[in-house]
Amino acid sequence: MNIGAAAEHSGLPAKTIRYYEDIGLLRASRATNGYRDYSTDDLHRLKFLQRARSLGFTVEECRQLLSLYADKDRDSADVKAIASNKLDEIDKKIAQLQSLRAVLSHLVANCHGNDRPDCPIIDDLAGEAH
Amino acid sequence: MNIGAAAEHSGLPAKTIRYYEDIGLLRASRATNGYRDYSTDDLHRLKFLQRARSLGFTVEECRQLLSLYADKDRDSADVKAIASNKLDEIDKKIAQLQSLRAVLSHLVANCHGNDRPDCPIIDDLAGEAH
DNA sequence: GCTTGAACTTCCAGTTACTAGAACCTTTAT
DNA sequence: ATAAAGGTTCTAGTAACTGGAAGTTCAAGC
Repeated sequence: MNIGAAAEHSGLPAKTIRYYEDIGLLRASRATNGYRDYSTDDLHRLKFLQRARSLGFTVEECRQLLSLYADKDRDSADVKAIASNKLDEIDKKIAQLQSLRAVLSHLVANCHGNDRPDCPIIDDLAGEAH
Repeated sequence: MNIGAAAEHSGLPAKTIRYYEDIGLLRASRATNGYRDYSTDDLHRLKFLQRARSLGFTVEECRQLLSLYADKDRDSADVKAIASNKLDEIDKKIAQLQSLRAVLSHLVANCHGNDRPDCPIIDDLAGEAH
């Protein structure tokens, strides 16, 4: 299967698939014409990558997950550790964004948003506490 | 004032200040020895940048905000527009992360995390719906 | 006056995960 | 035969820094 079809089936752009090959995430065999040729197993790996990435795992984490995926004797604890870590990171990120949101929404709510120059948002950025 | 002191007062690393100069966010005058020399106004701008960045504004947004900061005849509506936009982005990001979090925490909760190989996290990534 | 170390200078490379585009080759359809 | 579609490689650009190298300049101590 050519890269275009593999892209379609996996939901990853062809460019991205080539990139993943570049960084050694997976290698496809080549047909006689030099085109990449994807097997059913390759397709599974591509879909696996697509799902893992969309869940927020980094490419390096995907590399680990792929190798755990390939290892039929893995400990589920190893997988869980990676996922739990990611969960913690997501929680931290959410908390951070929520605190940003609170500050920013307070500022926005207090700005008249008219054609006059006085603006509590600018004042706050300038360090002029009200 | 030298860049080291400016860094200390603004809370921005010296490297970052030089970078901001590189991309034209602000320019400092030079002393006779070639060292950058920061005025009180420069310091205000640096602190302004530090606050705006920590609120999640991109460098390009900071550029706009800085120019509105400098413009005493600005319309507060222009500032509010940028901030409201950012608020929307933050909201979208939070929603996205929360939905990720839901999926991931479900997977983590269902994985035994022991020394056995069966793992619902891997199964899900592999597309094997339970 | 000399030396040492900190702080300054510039410039280049690396980070993350792609994405755009150029130049070229192969396949498929008309 | 030719044109469009899809494949190939390679380079460079994105965001916002950060690290490090190689080379001044300054301040302090002897």
